[in-house]
Amino acid sequence: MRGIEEAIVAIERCETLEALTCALQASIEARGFSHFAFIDTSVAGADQPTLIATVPPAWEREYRSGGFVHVDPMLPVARRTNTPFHWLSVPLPKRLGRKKPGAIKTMEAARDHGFTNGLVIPFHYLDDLGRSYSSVCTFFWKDRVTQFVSMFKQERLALHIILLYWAQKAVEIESKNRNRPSRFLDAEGYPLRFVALTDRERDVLSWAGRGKTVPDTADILKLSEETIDTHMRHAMQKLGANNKTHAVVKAIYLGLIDV
Amino acid sequence: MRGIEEAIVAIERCETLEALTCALQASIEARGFSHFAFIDTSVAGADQPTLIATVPPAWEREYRSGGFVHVDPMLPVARRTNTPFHWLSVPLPKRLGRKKPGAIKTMEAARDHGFTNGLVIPFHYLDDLGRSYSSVCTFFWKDRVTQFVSMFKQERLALHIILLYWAQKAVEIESKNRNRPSRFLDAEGYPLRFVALTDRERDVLSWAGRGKTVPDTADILKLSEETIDTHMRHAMQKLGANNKTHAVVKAIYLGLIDV
DNA sequence: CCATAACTCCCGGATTTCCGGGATTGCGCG
DNA sequence: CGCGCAATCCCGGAAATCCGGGAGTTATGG
Repeated sequence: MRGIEEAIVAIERCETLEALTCALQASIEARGFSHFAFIDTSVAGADQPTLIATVPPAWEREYRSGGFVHVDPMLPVARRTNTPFHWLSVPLPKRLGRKKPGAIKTMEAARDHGFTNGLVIPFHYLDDLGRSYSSVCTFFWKDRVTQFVSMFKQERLALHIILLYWAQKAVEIESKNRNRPSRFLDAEGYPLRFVALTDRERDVLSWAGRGKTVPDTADILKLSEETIDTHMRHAMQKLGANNKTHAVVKAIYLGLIDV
Repeated sequence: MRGIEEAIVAIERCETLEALTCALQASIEARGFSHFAFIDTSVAGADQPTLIATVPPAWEREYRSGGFVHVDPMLPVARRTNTPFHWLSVPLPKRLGRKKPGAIKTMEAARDHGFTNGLVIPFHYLDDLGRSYSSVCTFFWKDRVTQFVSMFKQERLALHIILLYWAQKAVEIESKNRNRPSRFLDAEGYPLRFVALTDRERDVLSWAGRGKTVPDTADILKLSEETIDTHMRHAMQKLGANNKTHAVVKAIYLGLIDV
């Protein structure tokens, strides 16, 4: 756990992404890692992810051009956890048929570049507009796996806390340059924060989330179909949703309904 | 930075929220704090905020019944920051008219209970659905302010990281209690455990969750509408879903897609 | 007591989904 | 080398949705 304070002070002094990259590289080399790769995974469908890395350019190029950001099995895990984990702890999907899932291709490609395991540190952050960021930083080490695991136990906390401050700084610098989208927008295009749905609107959305159609819900709630339709339209409007599915998804993510 | 490992190991051993509360209390007492208060601030309008605290019951009761969660000046700050801060660093609103702002009332009430300053640790984390939570944990210390500030500098990193693991564990315990996956049934009526979707099926579901129609998705993925339709139908079948909305919701709850 | 908002119900037409059938290609394992 | 499956594409009709209008009733708080 040595050198954390110094590393963080160094990070907070950085003004550019390049300086930041160097600072982190120095920190991780002191801990026996060879490379790192930072990916912003906030927008799951985005084609051009923010990727800051010191991995070999060939690997970075293949990762980008192969569209691995859409199938990398580590990213969904990182989007649902808050603490570090390593590659070997993530079960790969079963091979259904004869075709290789993208997740498996990704891991095989990584192995081809010499990376058999990685320490993944997820990071979640809100900016001053309430926009949600999720990022992941993977640390690579080319040595033996057993050695890796012992290193993981010793250093994951130190790396975790250093990375928290590093990622925050990276996002600050990045957001100064770029206007990034928010995951959920209202009808006017502003980030959705607090939406007040009425009791009935939540009822109707919940039943929709359980797979019920408007006629179904009308029957369940003993109301006319038109009423259900009206509630749904109001809810969609408030949530800035394009359709029923969108409205239900937004309501779930905003914690407005439970299904 | 002493004792972090031990604290985190203790936290990760906890099985209940009560045990978790005790573990955190022990950790902070070792650092000179007397109480803590954890508040989930994700849904600003919620009347019943999640509040886990070891503060005196009288203070907790007054905080709840007084509706302080709606006016507590620390909460908006916590929703926009990612690093620890303390009460004295937050400027209070000026008194405009005759009426005391709720923010001032909150702080006066805290003082009446003996709390003149607090170390506030904001943190943002995701649950197993990928939903974003903003929470705040305030640590109290009854000693002199000068001593408090020096403690703040020494211990904020340690407390920050301990809390992250604490929150992760809290989320895990919560979702285990809800026992979500078994609530979804497959087409034959058996509990859905694991559904294997293909890469394309997941793509199509994800875009549906982002509010895209079949024509939209066809355009995005450069495929024909019929193909999108076919993938969607296969996905609905595998998930035992009644319609698109149902399929997307199930896929989200099963952790199969990211929106 | 009046304004506001929630809740309820109605019409009609355009669009989208749902679902029953298909079909072809390409892949990789046994 | 065939089997099974992912992935692509096609048709047509019934059902549900989306969205533009409305309009009446009930509660509630200032």
